[in-house]
Amino acid sequence: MGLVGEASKVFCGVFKPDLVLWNAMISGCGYCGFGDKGLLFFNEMRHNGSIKPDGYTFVALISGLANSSSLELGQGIHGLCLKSGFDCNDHVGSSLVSMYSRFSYINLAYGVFRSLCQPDLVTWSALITGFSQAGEYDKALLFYRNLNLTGKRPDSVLIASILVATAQLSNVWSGAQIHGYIVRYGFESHVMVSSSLIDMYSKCGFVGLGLRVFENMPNRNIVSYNSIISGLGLHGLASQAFDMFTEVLEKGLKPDESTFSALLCACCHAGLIEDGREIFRRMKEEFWIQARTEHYVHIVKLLGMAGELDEAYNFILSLKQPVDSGIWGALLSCCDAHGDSELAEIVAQQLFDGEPRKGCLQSHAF
DNA sequence: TTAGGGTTAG
Repeated sequence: MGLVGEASKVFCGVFKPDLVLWNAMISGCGYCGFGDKGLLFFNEMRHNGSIKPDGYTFVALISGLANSSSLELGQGIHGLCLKSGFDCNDHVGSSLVSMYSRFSYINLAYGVFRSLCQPDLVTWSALITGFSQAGEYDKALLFYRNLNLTGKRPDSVLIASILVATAQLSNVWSGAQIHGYIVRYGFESHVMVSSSLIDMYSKCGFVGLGLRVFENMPNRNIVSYNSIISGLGLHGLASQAFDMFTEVLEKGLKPDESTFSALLCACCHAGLIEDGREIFRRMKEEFWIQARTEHYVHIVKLLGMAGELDEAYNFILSLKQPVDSGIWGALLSCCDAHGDSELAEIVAQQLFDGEPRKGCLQSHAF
């Protein structure tokens, strides 16, 4: 239930916790996003007595490591797995594959994968998703085909994940083949699968097909709505995107950060400055959602692309927080588009004062 | 009684 503080109070009241209790505690920490706390419990367990960690313990530790953890820490835990002989365990293996993927060390992930005698569907998924997250979409598709050759049947989690790769490649041919598989094996009723399918069709330029998938869904959640709103917006169909937003509210669903990102993006593509301002205001005041970098980027682009460069500049200066370089980058693109080299110089200076994002400046001509 | 992979935000 996310009450890790309460859980640890109960745990600390137990006289001699057994291995299962230690594992439950460590896993609970990771589940709630406190992987570092889990590590403290793990160290306590090792120094406290005679209890030895097992596969559950390592899975809990590894899956609890956040993106922000260091690779060295992950490798240290991997080393302990090897020493304890749990590296061949399927669950431990797939969490290691996934961990290295999250750190963007896909070669290390592949190394672990190859060391396993009989990788199961989940381990294959971890690897395929890893390639996709590393931007190696072709490899993700290649390994997806290899998996199919082994006779294993992709499940809903893997399908949702592989559709991301086909979407990024704009490979509607593969996407449609996977759609066929979805229909044959009855995965259409899975919200996650259909939401991913909508996104794939939209990103491949077929928002009409995405809409058809959306309309045929028996159940929809906020992610499904976000997918279709974003797809409509990308194709310049802002008014339909806003109609969908109305439907979200009528259905009693709770819009989230992504919903507003998608709506703001729709405004950008359609050049709707006033609607953009209004939805940005409602996001904060009516729905109590704090604006994030991507929201600011959209507002800056909205103003900037309409030629309101000074207003966009003042908008950024008015932010009462450290400004992400992506926001300055957005304004820089707009300066480029409007040939305002004077403001571009000032913006570039601001970028250098902060930490310019890698590759951000190379794409702009002064 | 404790475990692994996951969809939307261009």
